[in-house]
Amino acid sequence: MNSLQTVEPALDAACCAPSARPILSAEDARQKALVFKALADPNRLRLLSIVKGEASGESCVCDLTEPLDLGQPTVSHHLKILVDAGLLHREKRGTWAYYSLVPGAMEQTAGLLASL
Amino acid sequence: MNSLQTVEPALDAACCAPSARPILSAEDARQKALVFKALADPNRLRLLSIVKGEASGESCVCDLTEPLDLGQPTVSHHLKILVDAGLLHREKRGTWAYYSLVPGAMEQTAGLLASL
DNA sequence: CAACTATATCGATGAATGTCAATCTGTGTG
DNA sequence: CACACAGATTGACATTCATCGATATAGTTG
Repeated sequence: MNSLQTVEPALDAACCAPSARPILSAEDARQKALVFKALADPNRLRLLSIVKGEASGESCVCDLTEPLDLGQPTVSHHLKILVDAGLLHREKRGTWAYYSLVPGAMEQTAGLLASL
Repeated sequence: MNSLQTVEPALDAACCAPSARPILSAEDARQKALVFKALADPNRLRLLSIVKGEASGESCVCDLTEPLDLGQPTVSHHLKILVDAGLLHREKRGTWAYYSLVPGAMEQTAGLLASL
């Protein structure tokens, strides 16, 4: 479920006024909205902040549960959404799961705004 | 309700691991999430796309209702959310309301991602 | 293998959200 | 002033979502 892949353009009709340029297709809009949906929650933004601020570049779930004051299942749920959106990478080593930023993902997301 | 103003940092506790750097405060996270919430809907992304693509730099509601295949109240509702998020500017001239991108708002939003 | 621990998944629940139909407000026009 | 029109607001409804408790899964250790 890689939401950050590049989506190719498509066409759409224009309206009454003299404007008649191709706008964001419904499908492209849906794809891009998925990434912003993942960012549209305060606790997920804080998760990204913690992972980003980690010197080692990665955090295990045990490090993420306490500072957010959320239950472990809830944190796990948020992490899954961030992974599905292509923003975080998950690597399991032994009993622990380590999360790290996907390189370039934030920059690519910022680029989505410019390409609207 | 200006969600794109600069929010000043705040502190928060650390967890068990050696990491102990200040992370995004709950309040800052809430503020920033508001902007991404506004972007987290396909139809709102398309609205931004249309306004951005307009040669005149602005669009009236009548130009926005048809291409989205949504009712007029729904479009009005989405536009209000974008205005409240600080992304769109609304100007009423006569019977019509014209919407335009707030200069620099998209760039500032992109900057939010870098400053997590 | 049994006990323990870290994490993920499931099911339920209350809150937030997108949409529409109906209505209200304000502006221009006969 | 009466009517028409653009747009906003309201209320209702269905859907999505964030959260939690309970449970399942998988790796570790005795």
